[in-house]
Amino acid sequence: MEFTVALGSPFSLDYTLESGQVFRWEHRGEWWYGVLGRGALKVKQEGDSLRCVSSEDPLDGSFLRSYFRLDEQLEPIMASVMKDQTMTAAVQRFYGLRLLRQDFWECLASFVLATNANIPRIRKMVASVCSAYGDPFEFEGLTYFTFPDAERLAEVQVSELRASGLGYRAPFLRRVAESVSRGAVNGGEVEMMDYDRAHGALLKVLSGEKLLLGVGPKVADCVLLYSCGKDEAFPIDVWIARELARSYPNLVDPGVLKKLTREPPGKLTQREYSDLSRVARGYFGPHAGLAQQYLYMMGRENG
DNA sequence: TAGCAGGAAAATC
DNA sequence: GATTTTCCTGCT
Repeated sequence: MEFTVALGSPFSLDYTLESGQVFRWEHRGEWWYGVLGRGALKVKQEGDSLRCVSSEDPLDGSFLRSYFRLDEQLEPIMASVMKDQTMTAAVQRFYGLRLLRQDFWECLASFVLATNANIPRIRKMVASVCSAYGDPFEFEGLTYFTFPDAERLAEVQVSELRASGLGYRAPFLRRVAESVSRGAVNGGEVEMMDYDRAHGALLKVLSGEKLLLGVGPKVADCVLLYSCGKDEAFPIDVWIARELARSYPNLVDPGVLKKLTREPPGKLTQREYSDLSRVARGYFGPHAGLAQQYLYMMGRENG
């Protein structure tokens, strides 16, 4: 089915899909190809509208407006995080970059795989899991795979997952799948909580209950920001840590600053992470997560 | 709490 | 072709 989506507010499809928040979109020729739910679609930005072609499924304009959060006005949000020259420049450089509203389970599973890996690697692992355990379907003559649901992955042998290139992440992914399929973790419930409770609950449910799994504060923040509507969540990865140390030394505790700027850079303890993340939330405000996304892009571009 | 292993692939030299 | 780095977490 073909349709167009009008853009009433700034939006850059390229920046949004290249900003490391999602791992399944592919840029081929003029189009971006993606799998959402049980269908596939291709999207192309033409000025202030999106041209879309999707498989039959309920992949329509209303679905995409929700996924790309197009009903939210970006200007006032961008203005709210432009507290200084650095962020003003970043917002102007990557104008139109938006946060997505992703599926909770897919987002959680993807970021569990993201530890100690670069983006091409993460994309490869996610694609590998989908082709091994997702359901295949055709779109424009090519085969695509759905993201396998938690119930499916919960019954897979860890050794089998390991064999598909996940390495030490395999047992983590399986435990997360078990927790989600058993209902111990529920995206809808997490969404209802305020940020602090949601973050705590995610960490507690996922690690405290001996369910182990590779979900620490950083992965939890990614999931809250990208799939639970917690716009103040401020994930701090190595890039963000570097950018904070470089452009926002006054926000960073002197000891932590020293640790981040030495060679090789030290890693944040859990306490240092939560302190720094809280300071960043306080500084950038209720949309700190968007500021984080622009900072990330700046960091990647500056090398 | 500081240090380190973990698995494999991409970047870099 | 070898070495370092990689959107990190959990264990000691």
